[in-house]
Amino acid sequence: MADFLTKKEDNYAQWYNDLVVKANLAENSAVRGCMVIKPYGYAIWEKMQSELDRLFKSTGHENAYFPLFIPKSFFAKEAAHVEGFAKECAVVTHYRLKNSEDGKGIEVDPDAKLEEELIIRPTSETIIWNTYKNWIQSYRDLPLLINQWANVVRWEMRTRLFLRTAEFLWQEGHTAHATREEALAETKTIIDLYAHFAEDFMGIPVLKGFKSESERFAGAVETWAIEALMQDGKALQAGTSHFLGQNFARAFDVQFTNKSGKLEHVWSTSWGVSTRLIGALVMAHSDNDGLVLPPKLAPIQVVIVPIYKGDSQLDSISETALKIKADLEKLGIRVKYDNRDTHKPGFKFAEYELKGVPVRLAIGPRDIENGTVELARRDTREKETISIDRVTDHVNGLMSEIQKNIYNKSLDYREKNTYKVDSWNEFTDSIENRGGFLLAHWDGTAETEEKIKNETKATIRVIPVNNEKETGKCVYTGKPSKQRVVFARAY
RNA sequence: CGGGGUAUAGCGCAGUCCGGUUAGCGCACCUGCUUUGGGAGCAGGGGGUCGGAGGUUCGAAUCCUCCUACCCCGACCA
Repeated sequence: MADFLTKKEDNYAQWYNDLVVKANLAENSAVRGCMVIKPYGYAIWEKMQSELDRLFKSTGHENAYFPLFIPKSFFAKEAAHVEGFAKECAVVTHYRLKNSEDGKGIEVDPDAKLEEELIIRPTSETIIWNTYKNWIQSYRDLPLLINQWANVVRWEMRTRLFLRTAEFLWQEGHTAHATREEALAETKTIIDLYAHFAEDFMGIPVLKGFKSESERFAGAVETWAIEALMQDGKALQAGTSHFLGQNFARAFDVQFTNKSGKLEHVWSTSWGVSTRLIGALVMAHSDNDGLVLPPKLAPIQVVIVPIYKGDSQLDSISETALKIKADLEKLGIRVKYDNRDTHKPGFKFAEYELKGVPVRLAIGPRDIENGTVELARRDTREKETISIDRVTDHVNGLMSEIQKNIYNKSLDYREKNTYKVDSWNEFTDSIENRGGFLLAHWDGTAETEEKIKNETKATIRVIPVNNEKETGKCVYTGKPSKQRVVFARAY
């Protein structure tokens, strides 16, 4: 496990400075709680985006884009929704600046006050449902399956790089359906899609289940979530899919004529994942030498580093390296040949390890002579020398092997850090001393959940579905319980 | 918004208590030579309105007042 995640003195800022800056991931801007995502970090996000986008499209969704600004009045229409977001909204009140009277600097022009304030979207349900009202008339217009890639702003009291920034990038899906069943099925389709993405692309095993009422999305009837366990024993909500019932349809009066000619409110869902996933990727797999990226999301999957003295050596090494690069690229593998003469090989080795590049090939005069290359894996830190004619096949096989190994390592960690606890002593001891997921019985009441949260900072991450039903006694109150739920401290 | 802390070069810091030459150090950066199979060595060099605004003083990074930003702990949260 990476020291930077656990050492007290190595707080998040330290982690950010030592790893993220060097790894070229991000840099804080002066804007409160916002982040600049540097090119390498953004390249990881772009890989996530393109894979998710492909998955959305394969399940019948289309992309669209809605405005950043939401009139304040839209917000007031759904009571639970405004309750959930009112405290964290950025509000636009004016549209113009002017030079100050005293000639020093610039000020907001009081004459340019907006009649109605605009809210910078913290999520787009309201403006989208206001738009859907005009798009949906008949059952023939349904289902409406739309996704948007956008930025949103939530004025959080406390921010944390990648995991909770004031502005973040995400995708938000908003769908409309003719029936309750269809909307429920959509919610499930998406949470399954997210779980598949987390596990098969990010290499992070996730628990899938419902949120308890108090953890539910503002305005949702039911919230599905996937929860991942980070290397420091804390849980991270990695994605959510909400069944909204007819709440937004009623609030925005979105009705359609069904086959028998009757007016009905539509059923809806919304779902999203954000740049938080970059944080999840970093915190789930990194070690003391930096990032460890799963091949499927690594912007660079293979880096080739030449080791040489003088131009003539470089020329012959380059010839071999470029041949290998071309062969690998034919297989769809993303390869970088780093022939910069401004840095020494050792420097490059360390740099690409920090960046989490899954496979490194080093080629020197010795290799040219022997017809070999040195191959190093980022995930296991193993090095081996193999003959040049085997490189393409071997590396190709390694892509899936490393992908699998990273997932297995993560899964193994989660299993070792998931505990069944049956007494309050065990519960508090476990949460205090080792973290992880706690499977415990709960009496199903919000009061108990609240008390447990206040005493231990642990919350119910998910109420698992389709798991073995086992009756028992609430770990806190001793009242009867139908099944275990998952508790953890969370980010 | 409450409690605690910090602000000095791109990054990390010393100097502040006890005011006094030209504000230092490490990394990074630039130049030259030697190097190149695990973050190179030596020599030389550049870079600072000491977070901002007032004040005290012959003199302020240092003392006083106000402001701002950031970090940590809480409440909030993808």
